Amino acid sequence: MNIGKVQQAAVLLFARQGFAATGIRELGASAGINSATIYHYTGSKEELLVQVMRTCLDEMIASGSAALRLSAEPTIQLAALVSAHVGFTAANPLTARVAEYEMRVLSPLNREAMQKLRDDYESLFAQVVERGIRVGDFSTEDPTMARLALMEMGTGVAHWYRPDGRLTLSEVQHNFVMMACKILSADRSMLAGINFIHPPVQLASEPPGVPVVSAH
Amino acid sequence: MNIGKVQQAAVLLFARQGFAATGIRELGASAGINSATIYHYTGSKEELLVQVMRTCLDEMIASGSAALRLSAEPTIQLAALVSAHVGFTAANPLTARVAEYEMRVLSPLNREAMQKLRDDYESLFAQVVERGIRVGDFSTEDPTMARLALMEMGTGVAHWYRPDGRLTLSEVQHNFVMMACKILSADRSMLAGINFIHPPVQLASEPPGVPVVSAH
Amino acid sequence: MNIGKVQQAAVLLFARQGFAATGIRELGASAGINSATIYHYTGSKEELLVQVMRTCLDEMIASGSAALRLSAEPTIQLAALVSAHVGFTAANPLTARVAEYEMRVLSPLNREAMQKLRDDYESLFAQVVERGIRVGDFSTEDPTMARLALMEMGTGVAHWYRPDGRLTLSEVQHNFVMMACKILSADRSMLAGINFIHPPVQLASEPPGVPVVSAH
Amino acid sequence: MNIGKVQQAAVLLFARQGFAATGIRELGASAGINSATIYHYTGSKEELLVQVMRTCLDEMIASGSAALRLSAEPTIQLAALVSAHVGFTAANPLTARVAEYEMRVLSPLNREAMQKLRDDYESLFAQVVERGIRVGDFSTEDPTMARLALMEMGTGVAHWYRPDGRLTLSEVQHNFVMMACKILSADRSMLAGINFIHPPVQLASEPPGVPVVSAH
DNA sequence: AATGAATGAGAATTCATTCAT
DNA sequence: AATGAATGAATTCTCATTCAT
Repeated sequence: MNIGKVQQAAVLLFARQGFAATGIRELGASAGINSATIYHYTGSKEELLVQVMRTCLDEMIASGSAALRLSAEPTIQLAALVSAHVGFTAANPLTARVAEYEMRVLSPLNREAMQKLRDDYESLFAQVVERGIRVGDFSTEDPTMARLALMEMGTGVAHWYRPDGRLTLSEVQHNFVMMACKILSADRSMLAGINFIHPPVQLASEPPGVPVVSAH
Repeated sequence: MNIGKVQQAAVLLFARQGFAATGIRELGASAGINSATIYHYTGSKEELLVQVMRTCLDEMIASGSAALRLSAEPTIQLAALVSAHVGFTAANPLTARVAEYEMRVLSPLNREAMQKLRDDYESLFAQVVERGIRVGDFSTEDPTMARLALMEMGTGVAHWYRPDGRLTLSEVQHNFVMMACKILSADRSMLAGINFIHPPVQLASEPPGVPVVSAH
Repeated sequence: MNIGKVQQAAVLLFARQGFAATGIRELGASAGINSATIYHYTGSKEELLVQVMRTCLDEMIASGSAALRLSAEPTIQLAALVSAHVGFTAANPLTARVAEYEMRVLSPLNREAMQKLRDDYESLFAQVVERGIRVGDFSTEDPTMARLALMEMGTGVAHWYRPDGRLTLSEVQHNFVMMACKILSADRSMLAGINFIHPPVQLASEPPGVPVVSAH
Repeated sequence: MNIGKVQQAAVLLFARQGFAATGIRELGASAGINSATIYHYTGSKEELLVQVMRTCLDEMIASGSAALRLSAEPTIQLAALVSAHVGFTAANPLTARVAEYEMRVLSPLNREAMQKLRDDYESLFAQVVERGIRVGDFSTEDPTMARLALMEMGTGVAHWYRPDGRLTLSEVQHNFVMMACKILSADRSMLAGINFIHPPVQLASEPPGVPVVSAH
């Protein structure tokens, strides 16, 4: 028995029903262990959630930062960042959703810490957009809105992407990069020949198999 | 005492903490009445949520359908629909968020009914995108993804729009319409002189004043 | 609207589900009035029960006492008393059952008063049995047990007697008188030509129509 | 901690106040445990009642059936059955009372099942009476009424029998058998030398000590 | 490492009752 | 006379958590 199994069960149920609506007994049952045993792996239900969220956000920041280091060109950075974001979200749809939706149930201290991580992650997008505009590679009526739209759009992938769906992950990533470029009026030809797509990490907390709700 | 007050309290708390994490006592206290009195206005906590969601989705469908009736031109329809979507979301951020997030806590029967309404609403976007592509007004690598991105983007407005913020609602709506056109490579000049922006309805369930979380 | 209707509704529901399991709203609905209106007729749910019980026990004592006054002969007294008991129980099965079963839910003061009435009623049987034995008309191994058996037996009529059943009330009364005589080894020939059967009173609290449970 | 203790507390309180008037907290307090712990032993308040009733009725059927197997003589069967009935009722007055009184609070499914058991038990009496009459050993004006009177009478023992009372259990059983024979005009001499009295089973659910209400 | 038993706190909901209309 | 609105107290049951084994 390892903590990954418990985390997977937790993520599955938290994504499906929400943290508050998921009982610790239900969680144990889903992981195949007694509910009391969960307390050998974690201090409390909230701490279990925090661990999952922290790992998720840490990885998002790491892969996002890595994307930015690929090049100094804003357009290539944008492509790599959007691609990493979409890739991660598609590879870890349930964990990503839980990390987004369940922020609100945390106690103030934990929420503050997690929100800080998310803000750090979002600032990666803000940096790229801002520099791209500054150097004249991007153009938009409102940089803030463009950034928010970009992120929201990519996050939405968690709601519908299926590994066995109509499109491969690479195709999805590619399309999103194209849309991002359109929104920011970036010159897509700059991406020719550049491999900005990197395979996403699969978190230990991400349950295998089909997601929570039916596809669109 | 009227049900609007209860609904506003419910939406505020459901948006802030989630349905499952909100107690009926807390709800009563927030509405200024005894928790037992809530049961004069509604049959159960879930029914209260369903009423709010149904009103919200009904209005979304109504205003979306009205937008489509404004013109036969796909580009104008797109603009009107996106504008209505963003407007409604900005005018009713908490109610809209609750209607989206809390679908999962519903019992099967209610969830089915609410999901049907949401699907109806989403199909409005699908119709416009599909027809715009068919007649050659829009161009995209993947219509489905484009539609999902469009919607997700607009819904995100609920997370950050403030009536007293940097931008007026009209500006926000305008910018989103522009981004939508970019994503679909629609000819924005077709919108010149067309007033596709209509003032959104304010639902009785939408609590007045500032939203749940701090701005980005 | 009169109190009889409320009492009938109360007796019907109390007999069917018990006093504690019957709500005041349910009671109002069954009587066709608002639950608050019940408080125009009675001070509380318990008081409503007490009124019904008191009327019932008063009438039992009255008809039992009248039976004893019919004759000075123990055997005739026994016949009249058993006949009155069975007759009353058959005519008011639900009220009689409520008066018996629901004694325990009363608050101490009311219970004491009602128990006193029931004791008074039971003492009528004790008197007859004791005198019959003293003067040599009755014979039994244990007078107390015989008396208890007599009463219990007759009370059981409430469980199965139906006005439209196989036997007329007179026949039932007659048969019970015969069984009583057998138990006490009384000389049944003494009853020849004596009309010891009197028509029972129908209480206002007794609901019309068929009783609570199906017949045996 | 064992379930017997909980059952005893339940039977005591159910008999004293009724099922509906007994709270789960009160029940826990009476058993010396937290109310939540009760749900370790049983699924619900009703299930607790059902378990008690089923055990009681099963044992009644078992001991009644055993009584009938003692002999082929209707008179001896009657004596054994009445003796078993009275013995069981005297040994388990509270459980027997609860099994009888609280049938009505059960949900339809459970009530049906329990009523079936009671009907099975009552049919034992019907069989004996009917056969006794058919072979000419018994005589009565109405077999059905005689049977009902017999049972009702014996059940009444629960209301007054005390182990430390004026009469031993054997004496009570003997007297009831005599009364039963009188009612059915059975030849009591057939019982001479036959030991039709067997010691009753004491159920785990029967609380020790003095019963609910004061003696007559 | 794992669990069954146990519990105090809290959940949603219903209760009998009051009162202004 | 009758009622809809309102409520404090109580209901059954579930909760996350602890602990001895």
